[in-house]
Amino acid sequence: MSPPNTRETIIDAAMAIVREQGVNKLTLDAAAKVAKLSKGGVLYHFKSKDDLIRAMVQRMIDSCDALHLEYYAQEPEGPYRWARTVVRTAFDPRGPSGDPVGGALLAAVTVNPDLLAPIHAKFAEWIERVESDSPNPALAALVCMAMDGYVFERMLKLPLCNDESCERIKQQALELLK
Amino acid sequence: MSPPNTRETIIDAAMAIVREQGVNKLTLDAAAKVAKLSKGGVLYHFKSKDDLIRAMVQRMIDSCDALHLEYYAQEPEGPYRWARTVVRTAFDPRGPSGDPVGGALLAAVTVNPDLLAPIHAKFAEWIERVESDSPNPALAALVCMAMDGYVFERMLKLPLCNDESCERIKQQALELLK
DNA sequence: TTTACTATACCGACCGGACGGTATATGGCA
DNA sequence: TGCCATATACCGTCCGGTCGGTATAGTAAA
Repeated sequence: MSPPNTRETIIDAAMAIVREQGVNKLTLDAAAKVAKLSKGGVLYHFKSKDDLIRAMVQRMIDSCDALHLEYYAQEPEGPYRWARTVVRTAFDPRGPSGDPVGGALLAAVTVNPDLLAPIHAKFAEWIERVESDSPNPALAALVCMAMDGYVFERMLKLPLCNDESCERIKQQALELLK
Repeated sequence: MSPPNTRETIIDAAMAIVREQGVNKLTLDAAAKVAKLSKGGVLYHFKSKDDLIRAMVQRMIDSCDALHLEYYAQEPEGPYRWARTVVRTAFDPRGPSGDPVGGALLAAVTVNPDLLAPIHAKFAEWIERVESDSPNPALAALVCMAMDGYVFERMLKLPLCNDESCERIKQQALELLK
């Protein structure tokens, strides 16, 4: 786990700050301190705060894409294969709801909504993909919407279900997609 | 629609700013300008920015509660009555996904996550209520989660379905709750 | 004259970003 | 091998602007 390049370390730090202290605590200084270097050092790797957040968003997208591929491969063929993949990705701790990622959305929307543009594009792509193999697109869309709700609730630390209850919801979602 | 008291006008202004310009543009000055008074005027009515956001959150809660009551009365008796109420509320333009409300969440979470406390409490209440009349709590929870996803996607201006597609999703949700 | 409300002026803190400088590593070249 | 040149990575400091909040003076109605 030795960080070969500092860039990733800084992104990690920024994510951690958003997650543990809230978006408003994400400053270049704070990120620098957590990543154990100076603000100047951070600005060497990212030419602006927007740039840093762009990188956070990109990492989130890449992470989701990777999980999608991984789960899609495991998922049996048939209708709703992509929708089921989305469900499994959403509940994966490495995914958008998990610790590492997730805060990127919050950071982007608060600092500069334009930074969401890559997400918008990806989202459209994912939606299209899900609908492409869903006999009932409305049902698939509803389930995917619920996955967004899950991410959302984690972001806001809303009192969502305990682990066991979440597992039941996940199973329920998969049940609907058979 | 004559504003009887200035407080409501200021809250309206704050909501509008979050919605139209983004959270980071919500400053006391900006809110004052939109509400057509001075910053001093705003601080007369709200002793701090946190106080203003608390009021925004409270309005959102009240609005949702009111809609819940309204739709619950209209909804036929039987299982999943509360879950169906949540669905109708979520899609109501006066509700959390609509123009007036919604941005309150964003404002709270970015400025000071503690301001979400009232939401947490309300949320727990709503969840409990939904589960109380749902034969399959996991299904009801899933659908409610999707409603949160809907709100979330609107907040982030994600490329969600067009009106007609959303209507189908709404009908799909109600279909599952029969 | 008190109350309710508004406007102006200002302070202090914070933050993003710019900049000059520094240490190390690498590489050509004589 | 010794010497200079350059690139990479990073530090510390400073500046300009913004924003929340305070203090205070003013005004209009009751």
